[in-house]
Amino acid sequence: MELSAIGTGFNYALTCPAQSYFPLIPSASAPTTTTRKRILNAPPQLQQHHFSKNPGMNRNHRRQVVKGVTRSPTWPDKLPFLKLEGTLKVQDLNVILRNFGKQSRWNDLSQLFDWMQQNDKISVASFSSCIKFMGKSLNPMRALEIYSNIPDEAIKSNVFICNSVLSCLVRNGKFDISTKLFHKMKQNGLTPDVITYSTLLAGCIKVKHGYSKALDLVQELKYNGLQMDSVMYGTLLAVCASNNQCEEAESYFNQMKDEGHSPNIFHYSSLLNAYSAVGNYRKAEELVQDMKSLGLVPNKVIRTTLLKVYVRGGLFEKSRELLLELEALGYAEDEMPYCLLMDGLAKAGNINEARSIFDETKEKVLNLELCSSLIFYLGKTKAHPEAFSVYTMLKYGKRTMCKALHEKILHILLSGQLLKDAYVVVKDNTELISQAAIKKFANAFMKLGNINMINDVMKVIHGSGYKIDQELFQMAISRYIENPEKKDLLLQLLKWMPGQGYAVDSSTRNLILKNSHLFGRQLIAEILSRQQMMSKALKSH
DNA sequence: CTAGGGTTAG
Repeated sequence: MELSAIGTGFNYALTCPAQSYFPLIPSASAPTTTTRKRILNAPPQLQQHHFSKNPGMNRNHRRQVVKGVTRSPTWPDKLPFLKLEGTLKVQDLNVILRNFGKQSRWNDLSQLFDWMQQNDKISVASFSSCIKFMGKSLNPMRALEIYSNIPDEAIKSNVFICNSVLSCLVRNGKFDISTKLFHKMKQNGLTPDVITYSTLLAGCIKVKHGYSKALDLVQELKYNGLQMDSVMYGTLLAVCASNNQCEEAESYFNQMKDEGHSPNIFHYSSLLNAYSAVGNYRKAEELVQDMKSLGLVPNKVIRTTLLKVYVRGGLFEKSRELLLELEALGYAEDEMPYCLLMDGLAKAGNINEARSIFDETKEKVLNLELCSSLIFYLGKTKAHPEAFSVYTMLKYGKRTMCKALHEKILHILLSGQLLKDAYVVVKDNTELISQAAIKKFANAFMKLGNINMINDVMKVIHGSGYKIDQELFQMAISRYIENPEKKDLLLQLLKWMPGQGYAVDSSTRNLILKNSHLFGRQLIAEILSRQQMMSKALKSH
């Protein structure tokens, strides 16, 4: 997405009518630029009443019509009628617009908005609502387009509209674009308010160097004579927590209280989260106490975060106690707390304890999500056989497994060098496993797998459509040369190759010839010449 | 009428 596109829209929109993607009434002509300018330039109170040509239309009746249009499956049919009758005011249409948005009816919303634009039934609120919902429907491009097609500079600098555009960008991970647009908006006359800054601040949570960017915004806000509010503090705390600014989080928390804002559960949660990064359990406990004393009840997130603090701090006794508490409260229905604890234990080198957590967990909750997660954690904690046992448990439980799980377990088995199990997984799921994973498996198997199964592996991976490369053949053949008692297997492999279109390359052939006394010179020579003939025959075609 | 936030976890 290019910011320059936004710039061109400023001028473009002055000469071209706004585009409509779903023209509802082909005959309806787009409003002239001058009409639209007049309307959009009108002071807010005028905009509200501009269209009420039938001011006598009773409020209840309008409310009914709004309901009817919202509910009607063929609602666009009613629009021409509504226009002629002047039944609905702009604010009524805005209500419908918001209803569509609330119900995630993005197409309906888009159609209605286009119609409103074409029929001059539009206000600042229509724009800000519409843009907001474009952000929710993950369509920031469309929002930007709507914004850039606004013909009037004054409307374009309206703080509600600007805030909704910026929010839409931030929400969709376009922080950089939102920052650039913000500067442009200011140049074009926007006077930002607390909400503008708060919106941008939220973008700092998931962004690189978010903390320093957040500080810049806060500084600018203060320079403009604005004051931080409770929402902004909450966002700022979240920024601190996600940027490991523990002390700063603490100081903002106190500052916020000093300024008379009382923290809610989210403020506490963010600060606690900041503590968890450093495993400062004393402060964390103190904070939870403080929270309780204000009458706030620690919820699932608070308790789980506290668990994280204990785990990070290596306090496994306390962790286990808290886990029991979480269970008792019904806060442990997902695998997260177990995984947290297992993970911490494993990192601390306490694998046995981690395994016992796993065993307990297995007894309590057994769902796909959990198993998948457990497999992941067990793999990570080098408990590869346990990971595989969860996998087989799932498989024989006749559960529908997600495709990715097979490949996931394959990687785990490979890193645990459980090659025989890996072979079974590949064999049973060839079509679900990527070429890259097959290659990784094949290489590992040729290097260290059971020599008696090398040929079977070759056949299986070939059968899966994988093109076996020379490196792999060389690895296999080297294994056989190191183990001359397996000469039958070598001969079998060499005989199998030409039938599938494979032939050894010259370096491998030399390797075999050099060691041919181990396998029978005559036989080897015959097989190799057959391979060469095949290979030549293939090339000549 | 309309615009802003947030917590755990790969």
